[in-house]
Amino acid sequence: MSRTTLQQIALSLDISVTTVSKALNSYPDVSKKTIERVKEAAERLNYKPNSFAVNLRTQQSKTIGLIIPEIVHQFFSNIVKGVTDEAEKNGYVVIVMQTNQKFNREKETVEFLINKQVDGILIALSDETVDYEHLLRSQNLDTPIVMFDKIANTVACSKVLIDDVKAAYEATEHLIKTGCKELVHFRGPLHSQNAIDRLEGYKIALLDYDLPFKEENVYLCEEMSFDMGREQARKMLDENAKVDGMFINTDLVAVGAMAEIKDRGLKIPEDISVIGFSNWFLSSVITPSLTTVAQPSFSMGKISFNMLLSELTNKRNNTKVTHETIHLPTELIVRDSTLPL
Amino acid sequence: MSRTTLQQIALSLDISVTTVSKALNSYPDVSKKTIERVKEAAERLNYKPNSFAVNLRTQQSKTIGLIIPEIVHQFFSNIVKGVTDEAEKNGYVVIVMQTNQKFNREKETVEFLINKQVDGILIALSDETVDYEHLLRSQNLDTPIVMFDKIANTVACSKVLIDDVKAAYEATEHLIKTGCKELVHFRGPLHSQNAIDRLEGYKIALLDYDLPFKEENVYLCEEMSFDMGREQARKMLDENAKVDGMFINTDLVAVGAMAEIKDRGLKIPEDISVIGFSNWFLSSVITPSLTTVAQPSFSMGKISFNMLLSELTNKRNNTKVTHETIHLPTELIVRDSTLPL
DNA sequence: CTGAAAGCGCTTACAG
DNA sequence: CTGAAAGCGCTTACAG
Repeated sequence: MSRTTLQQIALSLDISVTTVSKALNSYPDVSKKTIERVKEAAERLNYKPNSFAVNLRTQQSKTIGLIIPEIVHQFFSNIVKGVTDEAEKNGYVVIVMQTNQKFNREKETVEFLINKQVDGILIALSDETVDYEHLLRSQNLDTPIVMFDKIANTVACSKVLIDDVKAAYEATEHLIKTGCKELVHFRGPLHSQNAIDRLEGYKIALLDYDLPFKEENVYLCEEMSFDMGREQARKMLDENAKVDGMFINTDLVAVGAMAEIKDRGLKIPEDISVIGFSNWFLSSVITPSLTTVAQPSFSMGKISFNMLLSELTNKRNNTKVTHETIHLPTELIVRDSTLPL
Repeated sequence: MSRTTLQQIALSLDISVTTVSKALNSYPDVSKKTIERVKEAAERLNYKPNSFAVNLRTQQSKTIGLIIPEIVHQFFSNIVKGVTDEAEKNGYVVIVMQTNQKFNREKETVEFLINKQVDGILIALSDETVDYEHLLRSQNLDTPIVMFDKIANTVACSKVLIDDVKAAYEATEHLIKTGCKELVHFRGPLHSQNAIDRLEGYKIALLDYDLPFKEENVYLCEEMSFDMGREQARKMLDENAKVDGMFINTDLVAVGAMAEIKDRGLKIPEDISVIGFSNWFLSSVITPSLTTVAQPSFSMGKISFNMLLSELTNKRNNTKVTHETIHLPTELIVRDSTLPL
């Protein structure tokens, strides 16, 4: 069974391919009657446009690329879901690619998508990325970029993110208000803007509440893993016996830290309060359940797609393309790993 | 900046487009020297083939569709990772689509991918699917299908799965060997082949160990969720006070059931032993940690892609296409939710 | 309102 | 070894 072509419809109705094409696309200069006949025939013959030919002719693919660090991660898989849902509604296809947090893979991936002639790219940067040449190249080649979650401040493009400083501030403030005095922060990778901003929020909160900021109370987690959380908690517990509150970048790391704390026979939250970040499903079912910061993922995906779409539309209509930055709201979810207010 | 075309390379070297094309594809009837010159020029001009044109000409897209019930699920996101990793190595692009376990969406999705002219489709069926018309249609239109994990026995195609009967048997057997007498099974949806086979394994194990199979000890979970697990556990605890062992289809459901059991003041595993299925990360960090069945996901994705790829290759070479069914090994991971042997 | 013709960028059967 | 030509299936500027 081979596909029906415009040619075949034209033949069957004894009119030209041109007219068939115009009729199917409802051009105004085709008679109502012809449009009707053509559409009926197309239906009957189960005609589906050959997208390769359409792409080649129109020079657009109705395909976008989505680049994320890692799909096996609830936050990002939710992003994927938001993006693909929205894309589908608008007749777009999404190619999902992962960098595994490697800068080199990120460069290759962008290159690959450009070669595949996607109409635009949605990207959350890898934590290693400090050079943005590949993104500028994409923009120069007329493939617009929208960044979400893991962004670079210096690249001129639309961005969708949360207010990490504010979210971290609120988490730290909650620890302080529930009585914690010696606050530790487990920070994320050095180049991650999220990590930088969350550390900043932690600092500002300490300052506002007249608590000293101590460099040695900030622990670096190069990767967001259970093991890393456990390891740094081990180090922390060996070094500082006074810690009574922890604000930890990412729930997964927090869960690792909690395991170590519990293994040492310390009580959460009585001895040490813990707040995570992301509100993974995980955090609601571990013992004790984890107080954390919920961040929108599904809607971040949807909104990111729509920003890219409007940019593509404007480009096609030669309307001026402007860049926007949207901050989505976060929420502190209070559970059992922190003391009552 | 617009893209370099074959035309431009030809012009710059004063040879024909034909020769350029052949040279780039290393046809044997082009001189070494020409090949060299052409490749050098292509490199210099940063030539990238226009994939739309190539697709249109060669009638293949080097794109496959991947259909899964739900991406926000560790098992499936791992599958996606396995598939995309392997696809990329082979120059293929993957379009990921979700059915959200809806049969109608599954039909639409298959239709969509056929229209997009993917070379083949990888699919895990929705739990609602009982009619396979859409899959046969895809095969008739020359778009091969490979099924994984959630399959239909009656469709003739290659399949990649685990031996659910055996895996369930081993889990149930472990409960029996650790001393459980009154065994309950939480089964999955009625039409899910996985669920059917796991129930079967549970039954056979009971039989082999001379324990009675009781219809009322099988609880139906229409969906695999935390809430469903809690709800059915509630029902079970109200109805049957003697239960001392549970084999639960899917970790997530098991975690919900455990929450209910703990809320009732019962001890796991002292009062009731629990075994889940899937080995989510989650199971290793809850309290008590959950004994479960590990099933390969990443490698299932890789293998599924490779089976589809070889089918596509055979098709192109007019080699006979044969269907295979591959069973991947599972492993019982013993943790703290079951008694020692 | 309809249609002949050009062309998007490639590949390949064929001729020389 | 090289190249002229046809053609994949569509869209669109142009003529009538």
